[in-house]
Amino acid sequence: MANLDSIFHALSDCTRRAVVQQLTGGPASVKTLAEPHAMALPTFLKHLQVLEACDLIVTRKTGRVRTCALQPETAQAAEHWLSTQRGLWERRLDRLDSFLTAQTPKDPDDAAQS
Amino acid sequence: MANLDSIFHALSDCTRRAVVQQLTGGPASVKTLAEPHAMALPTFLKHLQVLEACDLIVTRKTGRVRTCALQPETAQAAEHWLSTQRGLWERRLDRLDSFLTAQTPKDPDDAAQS
DNA sequence: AGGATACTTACCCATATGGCTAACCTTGAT
DNA sequence: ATCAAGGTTAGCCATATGGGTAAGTATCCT
Repeated sequence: MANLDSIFHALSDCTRRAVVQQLTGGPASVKTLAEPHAMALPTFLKHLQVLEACDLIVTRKTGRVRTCALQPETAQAAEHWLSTQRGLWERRLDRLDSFLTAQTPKDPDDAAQS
Repeated sequence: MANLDSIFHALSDCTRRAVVQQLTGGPASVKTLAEPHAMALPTFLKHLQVLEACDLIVTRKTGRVRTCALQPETAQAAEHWLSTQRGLWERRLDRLDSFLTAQTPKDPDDAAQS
């Protein structure tokens, strides 16, 4: 299992997320996966390599066809990190609230400062 | 709310995930957040800007101190995408299984082909 | 007023990323 | 044997990213 850095990075690209989505419908060949995307095959292959490098997908070549499939456990690692954070901050929402309400009244031109 | 591209990208960096984790303990100043990280302040500020650009955090400047806080809803967007995908592929795990088992027996030297 | 504190801006740099084309290698079909 | 199909490799290019330094601004403290 790769680290969160590479998993989140892999998911930060629209093309790669689309591939993941496509694969939720079952395994598919490189050609099939590439078709919806308007880019050269070698370019698309690099995306698949990014997905495979962090174990979001597995691939296997049979004859001249390489078939790709999801490795759901990897995405779960990312999901787990997110839900853990949410679990932590939900217990602190009171603090966030007090932070927001404490500042708002005395700072009307706040928008100009971001 | 920013798009998934920028949210996942923001989370793909170890420093930025650490900031998110730190902020689950409540709002904090830039200085406080920067301390654990061995890098120049301007460099660290860029990380905060990435987090703020995709709305994972909110910041507010009071006097000379800028305070940062989480915006949990944004992270939930990422979590939601992941859990949606998982929901989809869990209904297809049978297909994944048949894919894996169909190939394994007749391809013992598979490891060499990745 | 003057110095310290807490950012903030401007700018530089090396590497990574996403895109391309051209050419190559297997495998399957005729 | 030859040709088409499906990848794959190699190499080029522009931009983005993560890191740094130097100098500036705005507050707060004394």
